[in-house]
Amino acid sequence: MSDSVRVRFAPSPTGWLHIGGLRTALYNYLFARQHGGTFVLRIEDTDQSRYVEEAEQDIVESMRWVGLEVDEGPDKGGNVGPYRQSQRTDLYREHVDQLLASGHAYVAFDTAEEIDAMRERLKTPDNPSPKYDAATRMQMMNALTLDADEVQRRLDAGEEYVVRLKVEPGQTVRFDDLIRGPVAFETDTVDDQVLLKSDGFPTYHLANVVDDHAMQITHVIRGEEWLPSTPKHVLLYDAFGWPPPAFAHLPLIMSPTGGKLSKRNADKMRIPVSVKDYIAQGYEPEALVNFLALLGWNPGDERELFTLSELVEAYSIERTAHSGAQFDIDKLQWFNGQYVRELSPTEIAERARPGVEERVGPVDPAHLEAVAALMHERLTFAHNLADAAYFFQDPTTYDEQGLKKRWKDDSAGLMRAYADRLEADDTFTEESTEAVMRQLGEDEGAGFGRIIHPVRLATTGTTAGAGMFETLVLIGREATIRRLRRAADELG
RNA sequence: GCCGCGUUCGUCUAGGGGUUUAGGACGCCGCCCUUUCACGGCGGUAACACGGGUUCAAAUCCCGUACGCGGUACCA
Repeated sequence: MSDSVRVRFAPSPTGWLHIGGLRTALYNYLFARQHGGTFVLRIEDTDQSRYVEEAEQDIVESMRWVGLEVDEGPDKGGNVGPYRQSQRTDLYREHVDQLLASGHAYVAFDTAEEIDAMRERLKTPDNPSPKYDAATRMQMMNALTLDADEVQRRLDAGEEYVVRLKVEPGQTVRFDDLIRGPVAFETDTVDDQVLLKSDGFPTYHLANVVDDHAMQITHVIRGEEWLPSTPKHVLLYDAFGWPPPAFAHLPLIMSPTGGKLSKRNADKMRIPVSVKDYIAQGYEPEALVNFLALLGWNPGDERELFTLSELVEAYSIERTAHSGAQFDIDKLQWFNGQYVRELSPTEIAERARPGVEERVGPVDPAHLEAVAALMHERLTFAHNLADAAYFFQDPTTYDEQGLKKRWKDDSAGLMRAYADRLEADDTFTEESTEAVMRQLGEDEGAGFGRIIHPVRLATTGTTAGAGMFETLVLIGREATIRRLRRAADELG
């Protein structure tokens, strides 16, 4: 039991859950589920200055929206809680003391300004950002340079301090990344990372390691931006005498132009970055999950439509890509269309109603459903139904290109004639409306296209849409006749 | 600068020594279906970063270069 898989998604509540964060959560979830393991949510709220009140709830809601069910977490409980780091500060303090006692860490009194000054002073073209490390720490104010009495005196006086990891130079830290294979770092390139900040809160590195151990996490699956920090974490596990978990570093999601998918450049390309924006824009959660899963992973065969449970089945962390993937909104929308097509008319109507009613006022549910059924195949988003407002109200404008191409000198006359004949058609079915139109064409010696295209323009204002006669039936006899005559009058 | 990780069609990717005229998907283009537009079907366009090496044989292995990304905080 103790060796069963446990993974965690550990976001920082600093804003709306990012699309990249959701993908990290997804991969963790898939890994947990396919190993019959446990998926933990842990809130890493150790940065007081960046804390955003609503963020945690947004994380929970976003994950719920796509169906990533958490086994343990702040709103779920579990027996290794609490699941918010701000509620675990005593634990970190204890562990810091342990490291201090064992000589793996030391107290430092330097202020931010003093550290900046040191970096400024030691800066050379070859070394533009000197580290606080074995090479420089002996020039600073810390327990390694001050004598014990002085350190105690400062502590007693309540002077601010941080606790730093004492990184021994000249060593090589190695670990096997599940995705990338063996990775090695020289400790000479690792600085004496701050573990405990002067406000008493731990840094990410300390809290993360302590919690992953305390929560018995077996696999750390996270974004590639953490790869350079991993040697610090491995060093910490060593210092505590704990076996490190397995690590897997996921490739990053990048902007379509390369580079980071930041809020700013994503907005410019109309790519939502927050999960809440995907919800607001009417994306189907299944489509987002499917798209995200395939952005950096593939099953090895040519399938590409996967439900969440199919992904659990098919996923394998070894098949995860090694390089960053550019976000392709077109492909996401293609997925969305795929899933919208699987929706029932009732479901489409449900999703589209708010947008439709905002545009045309209250609509009859049965009518809306009939429209949904008819337009089904043509939708990328369920709410695209609102674009076909002509099912609910007379068109107010006519497509200009369409008029130019299809509206001829005889159109008005034909529209009036068709309207007149429809008056006499009591059944008004797909069959009858078509038969009437064909008869009209024969009698007037006009080609079918000469009539049907202007009719579409007159009744819908557009040149595109579902079958003409199905559309007419849904629009209704009275409205059809009214629209035909009005168009004839207005367009001449 | 330094450290790390990468590099196959425009994009997501398959392929990991001979099975490859390098496969699929999105996008784009064309045709079919349809007197509309989609959907669907069929077809087309388009890629192994570069240079060395290893080998009978390299997109595949090794080295270097270039380029990209990440990191280089008392942020995560």
